[in-house]
Amino acid sequence: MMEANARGLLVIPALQKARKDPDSMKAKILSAARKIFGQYGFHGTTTRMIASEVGIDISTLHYHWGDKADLYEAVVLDIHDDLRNKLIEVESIIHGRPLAERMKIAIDEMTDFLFDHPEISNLILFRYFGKTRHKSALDIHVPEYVSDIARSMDLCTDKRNVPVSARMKVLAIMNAIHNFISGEDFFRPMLGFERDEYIASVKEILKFLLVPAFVTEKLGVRSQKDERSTISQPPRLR
Amino acid sequence: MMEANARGLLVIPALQKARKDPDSMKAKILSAARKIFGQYGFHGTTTRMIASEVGIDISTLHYHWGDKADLYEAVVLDIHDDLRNKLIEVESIIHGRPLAERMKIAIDEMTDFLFDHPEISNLILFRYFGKTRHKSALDIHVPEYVSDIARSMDLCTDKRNVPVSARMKVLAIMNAIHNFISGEDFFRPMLGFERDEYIASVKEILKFLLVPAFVTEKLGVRSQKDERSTISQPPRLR
DNA sequence: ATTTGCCTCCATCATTTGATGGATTCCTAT
DNA sequence: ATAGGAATCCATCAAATGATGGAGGCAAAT
Repeated sequence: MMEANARGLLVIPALQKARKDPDSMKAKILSAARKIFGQYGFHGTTTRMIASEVGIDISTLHYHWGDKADLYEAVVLDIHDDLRNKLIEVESIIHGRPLAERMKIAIDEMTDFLFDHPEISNLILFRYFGKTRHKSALDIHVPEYVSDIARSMDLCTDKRNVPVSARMKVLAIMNAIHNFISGEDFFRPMLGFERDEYIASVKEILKFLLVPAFVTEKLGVRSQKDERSTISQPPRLR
Repeated sequence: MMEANARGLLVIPALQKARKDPDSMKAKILSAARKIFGQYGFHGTTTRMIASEVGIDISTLHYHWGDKADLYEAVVLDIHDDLRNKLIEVESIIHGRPLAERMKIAIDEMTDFLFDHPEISNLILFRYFGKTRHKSALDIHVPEYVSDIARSMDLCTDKRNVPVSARMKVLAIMNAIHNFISGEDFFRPMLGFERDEYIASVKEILKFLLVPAFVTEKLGVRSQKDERSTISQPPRLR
């Protein structure tokens, strides 16, 4: 069910077809699967839920996507593709601008994008924080695009060797965004916000929280007590 | 299965007993349930997995805790109790100190505590980001202790009326910590860290990221473009 | 020794769930 | 018109899963 293309990236043939024709049954099922898996996670989702969301029989689902785990892997691959494309787009927008501006634009762009596709945040967090009972052959190369972001944020002098501290910073930033997207159903009622107010507040809080750390670091404005602002070199880098 | 005590807090009789005698079968089951539910989530966990972890029959589990959803609610209540107690302890430690110091101590304390009890972070994130297919009568009062933290961090002038922006900041901070705890299995191999190195790095990154925002805000060091550092008043507060 | 109450396990159920075979329908090329 | 293939659904299965009844065991009280 899974192959590797010329660039060594994982490829699922059925996924290619679904992306080529968004009206195809494959694409409809994939879209429904993204939604339901994103809401309930792998074990919380039944193939019947997905089939019923599309309005088809489960056997049709299996016909197009194989078994449940295959479909789930296709979904994960699919959302990572979307995310990677968006990151590339954002990178091209912010390229060359000063750091604070770069961060603010990136936060606005990524927040809007993810609020439009909340299942991306949901599924990524599910993968980070939960275990599944089946072993997945899937190994999305998170480290790689985390390093890419670190480079584009100018967090590292040596472009080929992104320090661990920089990658951790990127993880923290990405997670902070995902949290507010994924947690909307929980946080928004708790805060008494309407949706658009919530989105605006998320952007503001993220900027409030994330920008100062990097900007003051760059300016060297930190207080004397904070001299250890970067982490000592990691024992090994892979 | 659930009652309310004199202070209006939810109470499960069986949970009281389990806490009173940590060697009891009730306590053993609760502990195993925390672990397994924390790893696999509600739907990813089977009662047989928990029973087998304890080394007992599933009927014994049901005898002590009722059905699966009851046990899950007891677990959620239990970890929230632990978390609340720790927060109270931390509050008493940092009381009266300057802001930056308060934050650093709180981050160190909470990080150590949660790395010792990762299922707390796991379960809290599961509740924030995932849906279950059963309706829960459980309504842990997250807003309340979020407001408590905001007060103890001195994020609000009016102690009775914690602004929404302050509560969002607290959410962002708490989530940032939980993320690195829950995501250890995913992030640590990716970064090539040993466990103790990872923990140390998490603390450093959290301080790097979180402290400057609040300290520079307090000092009024922010650049002119950032005058809107607080969010407009919420439409309604509950 | 017997009773009593608590605890545990074995055997068993009913339902849910992932999965498939095979019949049927629909479309297209000939 | 029809042969062939693709797509869909119905019926059904086997395994997993949540749940329970009842027998047995054990310790303390009588």
